[in-house]
Parts: sequence; structure tokens; C-alpha cells
Amino acid sequence: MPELPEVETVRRGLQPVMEGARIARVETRREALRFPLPERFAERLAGRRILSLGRRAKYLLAEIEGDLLLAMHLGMSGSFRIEGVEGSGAPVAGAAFHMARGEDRLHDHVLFHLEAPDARIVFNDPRRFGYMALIESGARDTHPHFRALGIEPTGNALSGEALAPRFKGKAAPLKATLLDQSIIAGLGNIYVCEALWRARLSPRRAAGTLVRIDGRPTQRLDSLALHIRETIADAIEAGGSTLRDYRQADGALGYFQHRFRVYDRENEPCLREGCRGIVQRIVQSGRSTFFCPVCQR
DNA sequence: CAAGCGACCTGACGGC
DNA sequence: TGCCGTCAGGTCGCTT
Repeated sequence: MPELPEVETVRRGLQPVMEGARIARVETRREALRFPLPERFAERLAGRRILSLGRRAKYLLAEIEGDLLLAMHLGMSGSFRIEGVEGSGAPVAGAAFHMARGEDRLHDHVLFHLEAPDARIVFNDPRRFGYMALIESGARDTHPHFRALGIEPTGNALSGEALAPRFKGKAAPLKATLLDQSIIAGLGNIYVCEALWRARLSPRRAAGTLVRIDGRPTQRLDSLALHIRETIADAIEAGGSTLRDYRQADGALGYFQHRFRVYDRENEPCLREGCRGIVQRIVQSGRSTFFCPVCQR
């Protein structure tokens, strides 16, 4: 689930505790999540310091002392919680993403026992679509999970200019194209719907129609790139406010519903000023797409 | 090669 | 109340 903004929100929650801490030991309660845990996973991490906690697309990347990179993916239902840092063992809101329901110890799969600060970082994932990998620092860009990742939507690298060669001649619909992590890395089902709504583009439109014959981006492609960046930036900002909500309100919200303009709004009126359309739900490549057939063309 | 689809896994929810 | 079908934020790998 977690798309890029949620992963970034989790990163910001974990960073103050993890960065600079030493991993005293690692407790694994299963041998595999989506994939088997790396060989000698716990042993390779034990005793080492966490130098930084970063992110690439939907991956959390912990830089580990000794030229190791710990890559963590949340899949559909993964979350982290921090235990012990405030003394009582209570979860700390900042790191929780999906665990509004609290004490689901059943699906705690990996526990990082830290010292300085004395805390535990617990990875919980009911569906086990998440995974972890250990990568030699130098090998990041050749690793199968990272080699093919596309443009980050958080910075100014994402532009019509950059997208044009990837969109040119493409018959696939925009929905599928934006979900393709090798083109733009980090978008998921929700924010693709949201970005296309903002850009007033139909999810069914072929991606290639946004590129001119000479290979230059059309104005609509430039606009799409900007709307994607804004959508992601706004969602990251909303992540912050959701965390505050969570802290106060037992995590009842758990996601950013209050921000959605089209996602999950089937049969409700389009929220665009002056548009009288009704949001439709269709299925594209097996997943729900929400859009307004009146203003998205 | 691109595109589509089933598979992986659990839990929540709605209908009967 | 309980059973059954459907759906969910992702992505891998097989088939067309």
C-alpha cells in the first residue's frame, strides 16, 4: 500500500530513533516474507551502527556500518513501530503506518533491537508482501530491485522532457504507464488516480499521445509531470498531519482519505470547480481506477 | 518487446 | 451468527 508518501512518512518517523543507533541484535520470526530473508541476515547486522535512513521510491534504505545497505519494502500491509523509546513499550505514533489497530503481535516478523537509544524497531506485515534485502554498498545500482527504477517524483528530475522518451510510441494507457516503476518510481494506485485527475487526463488515454511526433513533450505532458510532483508533495505533507491525527486519535484515520479527490469516490460528484461529472470506477490491469469521464480527457 | 493477468497472503466488509 | 464472495496501498513472473 504504502506508496511513496507513506514510505517517506514512515522514514521520517523512524529516522530520529534509528540514525546513529547500534543494532544490538536482530530477531527474525519467519524465514521468509515475500522472499526469503537474506542469508545470515541477523548475524550480518548485529553489532553494527545505522549510519543513515534514506529512501528510494518505495524502499527504505538503511545505510549500515561496514558498507552494507539494508533495503526494506512494505509491500501492501507492512508497517514499523517503535517500542521502548518512551519507556513504557507503547508504540510511537511517528513510525506507524498501518497499525492503527494496535497490538497485532501475530504478524511481527522482524525485530531490530537497538542500543543508544535503547529501543526496538518492529516490522509487522500481515500479508507478507513486504521484503528485506542486504546489499553491498557498491552494488546498489546493479541490484535487481534497484537497477530498473525510474525517476523519483519528489524532485525536479521529473519533467515532461524526461518523460517524453519513455512515453513515445507507447500504446499502454496512462494508468498502467504511471504505475510502471521503471518509468516513475514510487507512484501507486491511489496517487496515479489523484495525479491524473489533477492533470485532467483520462487514465485510458494512450501514453504516447502526450508526445509530439518530433519526440518533444506536449504541454499536457509537462503539466502531468508537474501535477504528479504536486500530488506527491501534498501527500507527504498530509502524512505529517496524519501522524499528528494518529497520535491524538488512536489512528482511526490510518490513511489520507481526507485528501482524496477521486480515489474511492465512485458515483460521487466530481470535485472540480464547475464540473458536473460523476466519478466512475473502472478496472485497468486488474486494479480499480477512479476518474471523472467529463473533465478528464 | 510490450502488455495483460494470475499468484502471492491475510483481513475487513457486505450480502444472504 | 456465520459463511461466502469481493476487495485492498505492490510487484513478480509467466503467457500472449
